[in-house]
Amino acid sequence: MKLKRKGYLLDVGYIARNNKTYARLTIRAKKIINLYLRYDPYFYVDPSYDNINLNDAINQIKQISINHSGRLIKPKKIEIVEVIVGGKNKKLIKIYAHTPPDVPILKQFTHFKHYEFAIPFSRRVLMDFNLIPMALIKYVREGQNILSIDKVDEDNILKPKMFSLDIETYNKEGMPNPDIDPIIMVSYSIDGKPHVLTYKSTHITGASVLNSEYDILYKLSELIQKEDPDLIVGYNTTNFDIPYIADRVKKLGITDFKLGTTPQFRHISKGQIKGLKIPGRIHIDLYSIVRFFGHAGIINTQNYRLKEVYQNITGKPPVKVEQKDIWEMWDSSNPSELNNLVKYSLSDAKITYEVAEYVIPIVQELSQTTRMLLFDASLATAGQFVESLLMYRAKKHNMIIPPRPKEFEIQSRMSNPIVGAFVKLPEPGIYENIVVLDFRGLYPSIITSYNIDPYTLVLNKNDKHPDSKYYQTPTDARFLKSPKGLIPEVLEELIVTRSKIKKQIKEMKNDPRLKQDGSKTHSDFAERYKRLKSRSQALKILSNSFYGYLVYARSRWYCRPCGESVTALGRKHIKETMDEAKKWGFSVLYGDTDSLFILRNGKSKNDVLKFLKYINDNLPGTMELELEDFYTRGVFVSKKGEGGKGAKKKYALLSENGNIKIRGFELVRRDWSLIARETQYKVLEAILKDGSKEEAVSIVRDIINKLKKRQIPLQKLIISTQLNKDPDNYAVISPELAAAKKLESEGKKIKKGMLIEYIISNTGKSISEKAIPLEIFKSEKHNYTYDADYYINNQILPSVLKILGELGYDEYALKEGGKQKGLSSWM
DNA sequence: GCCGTAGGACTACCA
DNA sequence: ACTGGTAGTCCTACGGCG
Repeated sequence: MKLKRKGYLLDVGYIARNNKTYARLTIRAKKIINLYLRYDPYFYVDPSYDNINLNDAINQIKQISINHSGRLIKPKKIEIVEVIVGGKNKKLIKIYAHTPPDVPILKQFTHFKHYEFAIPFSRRVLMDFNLIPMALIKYVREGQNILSIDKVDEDNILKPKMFSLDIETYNKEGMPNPDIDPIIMVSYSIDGKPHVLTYKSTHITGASVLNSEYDILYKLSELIQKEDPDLIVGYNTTNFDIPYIADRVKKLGITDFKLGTTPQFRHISKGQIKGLKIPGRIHIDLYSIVRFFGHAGIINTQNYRLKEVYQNITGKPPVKVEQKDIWEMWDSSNPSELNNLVKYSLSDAKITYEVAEYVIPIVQELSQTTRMLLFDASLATAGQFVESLLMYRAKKHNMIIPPRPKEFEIQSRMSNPIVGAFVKLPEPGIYENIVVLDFRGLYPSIITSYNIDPYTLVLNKNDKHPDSKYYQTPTDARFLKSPKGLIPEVLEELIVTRSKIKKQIKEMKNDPRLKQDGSKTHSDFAERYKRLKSRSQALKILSNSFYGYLVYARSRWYCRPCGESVTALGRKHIKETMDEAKKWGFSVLYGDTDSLFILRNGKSKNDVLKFLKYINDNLPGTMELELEDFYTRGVFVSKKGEGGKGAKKKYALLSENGNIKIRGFELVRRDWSLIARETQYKVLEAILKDGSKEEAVSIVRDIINKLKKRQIPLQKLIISTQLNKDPDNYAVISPELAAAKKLESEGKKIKKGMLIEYIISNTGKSISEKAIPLEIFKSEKHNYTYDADYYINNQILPSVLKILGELGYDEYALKEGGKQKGLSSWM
């Protein structure tokens, strides 16, 4: 009996039965169901690589029969296929296996050049059936759960139902320990409204009061099964909430507890990145995504705590709840304390949900464009996204996917880095009427405009192509103008799609339907707008990752001459533009990679626009120089030592609309204390906005005095630094490491990637000795005081001295209130 | 052994 | 576990001194 059905694709896996392989598609229909599809895994060999005749090779392969723990492993099917290998048409042998684990075994026994022997199963199935994660699939059912695919509707994408989850535990000391510390609250949200399950009486809206920890966990399992969400999301749920819940469930002997469709879950480890897979649903730990977004420049926070991230994304400060220790609030006889804790827990669930609402659509777009399962996408790196996209597009072109490099190859690539971008040395000083111009998407536009690709690269120096057929780069590499390479083709598509989307966003931006809510049509409109925004961000992440992928040592499409050409062309274009700006009568102040800062020198804004047009008329392909902004004033400082040479990558600008743009200064670095960063900001602001040197100086003097009088709150003295290695792997003991070790001796676990917060105290000789973790510093057991001299001499002064130095002040003048000397006459 | 400093280790930034 | 270019802090080894 044949039945036509449909559902959204959530997950892909496989089962092998009777020596046959079935792809398992987990699908969201009314319920979440598993369906099975016949599929034979395969790989390729190229006998011609070793000058072996195809038929001889086939005869050899046919003989293969390996006894592997009692089972005979043989090729299932052998065929000759015509494919493109390294840009050239070739005949290869395609070898099908009975089950996925047979592939590496068969590979081991075929002594030819191998291809595509280590492509993850789910990726392979997605590519071969042209499936799109979360898209609607129409399928035909042919008997018991076996199907064939009828159609994939790429415009019909599931808006997944999310269940956000967060727990609070009761622990008086150190980290929560599931052996002894109970879960006292479970908070969650399904539609943005937060709820909490607990077992102490409270009347706060959204709280359900049950009898025990057992009951709240039981209720949680029940709720999830009743609500049947597609996604379970949380913040750091992989490492904390879910394993903790599992431990408590076991301890309390709750039977039938499940978050997914079965009680088990699996820890996944992809190199550094760890994930947790809940069968039947998609578990997404927002923390991994947020870390990735931080790296990709989508969000910018001082740390990756949930509340900080929430504020950065939404612009809203999280609800302030008085924060005592959780156990204290729980134990308190004052009911308002417990209510505070409930509010805190509710707020966490709400915040988590909102972060998910922002973050998940972007990951969904990344997942769809790169044909990677949503769960995999939530744990992927930039390199994996680009790789997955290229693999899928290569397949579409009948190209063989290049293999991953071997370890020795990776090492050799890494030990041989390429020359990067050009950064102009600025002359320190305070300037007025600055214009910033930059190349829009410089590297992506170079790749597409010069058709840079491993297989358009002309390897043979004596190649007889006439000059007009290729682009010559400053590194003496040549790239064919046609045909278009895979990388430029895919990249250009991303760029073109994104610019169309940006246009639509612009048109929709001021539409009144975005402001009004309520009616269905309006919310559809808002929904569409939000999706376009997410798509744009996803495409931006992808486009910006292509250059990196070309020169990434583990890349399948690694191409050193390509990478070298991209950066060399970048340097060439920026330098030529700088020279041209000088010819037009502007002075070039600074420039980094793709930007140039010029001084108007009395010329009009219109002159700048004319210059811009002239440059753009002479740029190749899709390259484009853009006006970033006009600035009224800007500060460049000298770098430490080296006789007053300008510091690169450090500047502060005031735009004509009053916005301050600051790069590189200590105030943008999280490893400086807040007091130093605030002071530096105020000083820059005073100079840029008010042009007031006196104000700037008095700000500094004031802070120095307050530090001496110990009037600065501890919160502003915290220095937070990340440990990027495991504590044992360090060669030198830095203050943050020393602080971390002090934490360790108090029983805390120290792991790579942790952010260590510490205060410089008066106890000890070296700065490392003086570095006391915040937690320990605060505790009443000790009697620590902060080292005012350190904060004055090593935090405040270094951060403001270079700036005030441009006004003629020196250290003595600031500390003792002496007179300034050699005041420059810019005001 | 003490002192001052060059160079290395390290982090976080810019693009 | 996408790249290279850069500033800056703190540590440590080293050389000079005696």
